[in-house]
Amino acid sequence: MGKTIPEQPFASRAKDDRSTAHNSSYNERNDAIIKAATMLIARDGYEKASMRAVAAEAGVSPASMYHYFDGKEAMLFTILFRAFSGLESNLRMKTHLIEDPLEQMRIMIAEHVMFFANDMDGLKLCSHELDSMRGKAYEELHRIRRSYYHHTREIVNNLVKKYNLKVCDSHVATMSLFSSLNWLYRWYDPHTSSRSPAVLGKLFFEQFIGGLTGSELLQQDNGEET
Amino acid sequence: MGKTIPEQPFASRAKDDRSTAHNSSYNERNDAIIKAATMLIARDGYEKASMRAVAAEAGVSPASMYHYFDGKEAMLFTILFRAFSGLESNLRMKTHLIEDPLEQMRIMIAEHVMFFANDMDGLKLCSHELDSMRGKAYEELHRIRRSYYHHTREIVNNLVKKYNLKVCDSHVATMSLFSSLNWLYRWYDPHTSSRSPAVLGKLFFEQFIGGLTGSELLQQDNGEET
DNA sequence: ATAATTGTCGAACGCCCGTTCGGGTGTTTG
DNA sequence: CAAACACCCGAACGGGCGTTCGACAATTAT
Repeated sequence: MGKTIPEQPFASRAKDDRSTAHNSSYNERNDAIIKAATMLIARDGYEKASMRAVAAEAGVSPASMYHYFDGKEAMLFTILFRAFSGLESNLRMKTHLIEDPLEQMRIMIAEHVMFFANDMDGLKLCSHELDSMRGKAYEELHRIRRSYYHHTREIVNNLVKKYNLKVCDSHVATMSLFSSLNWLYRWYDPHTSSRSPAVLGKLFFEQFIGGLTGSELLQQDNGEET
Repeated sequence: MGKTIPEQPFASRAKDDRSTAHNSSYNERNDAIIKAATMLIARDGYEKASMRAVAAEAGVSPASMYHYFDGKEAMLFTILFRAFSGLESNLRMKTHLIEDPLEQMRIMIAEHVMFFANDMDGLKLCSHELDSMRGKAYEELHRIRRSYYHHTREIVNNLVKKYNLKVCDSHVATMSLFSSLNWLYRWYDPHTSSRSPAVLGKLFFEQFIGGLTGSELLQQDNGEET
């Protein structure tokens, strides 16, 4: 009993960590289930996407699903964990050796957009279905998410410091940036749009930096209103 | 048969338009249901929020719900219709007599944030649950949403024209603005935050205008990269 | 007073859900 | 060769869902 929440430090594994075994058929099926679940949950939402539908899409029986995952929630956890930690570790890796915060910022935005373009459904779930998780699983995902936020926020702070920007509220600025990135799944499809992910990242970067540095259009009567 | 989708021009009414009648108890119950449904769907999501739970929250029996709404989807439609059309008509009203697009933009952002602060759950549903609608109901809501977008986009275009901004992509700029506004429900609570809606609107406005006009930080080597 | 309409609800219907059970296959291990 | 194990699934369980039905009160119209 108590199968739904694994015991100790929580990780991205499925039911057991068979990733070291030389059994390839297991991992193939596992990935097929993850892929089917990601697509269907992105399309229909977590509650509406049924285990039966995921099983049919993945080509297995509903009962076999429980060979690979403890349950529906554990399945969603695996999807979100992979996406969130991939995003976070990629950011850490790509900005590690860069010193200029402006360049770090450019990389962060470009990498996030690229990451989205490569896994639209996965990142949609990160934005849309995180609240479907409860308890320790939610906390673990939220921890990674917060780490990603802190990393970005630190870049913003260094940016403000280095270039002496008179930014009023770096929290709001950072949240606005995340808004643009997380809202992508609502309107942007790299396979359809005329804008490439690289171009879009550049636009976001310029907008964000412009938003941080302010505009001369607003210099006229700053300070009061009737 | 065919009760779920009303026949002709679709409107924000419940089952019948009893708003002209002098029966106050009917409208009170109706509003109580809408209020309960908005809260519960915002908290649990459309699929997870059950008619039984909404009925209990509103203080009626599950069966009585169907005196006021044709079904669950019609109930959500009413909520979304009120929020969307309120947002849209308010924008039209407030910018109608203003000529300067800069001032129009300031008003649009400030009004949207105010609107959110006054109906957080409603606007959360607009962002989160629109996809739960199907068919004609979805199309009607989408039409209002698009009208709101077009109105805003027009302001942006006039802004660019009047002040000779060299903005690269006004669609991306407008979507970024909507991102910031629609993402509010994820992190901002006017009752808890130290920032008032007015302050937040001002910050958004400044960021957006700064993002449109660009930054001198980026002037160095624009045009190529290795 | 009587008929018609409106509002209310307990009970139930039929459906789909996540999940489990028990028993099948193969395949590896001693 | 037999035991152990990984894998797979048809069938079922218990429960919650949206919705409907039919009867009963309350109000309004005639």
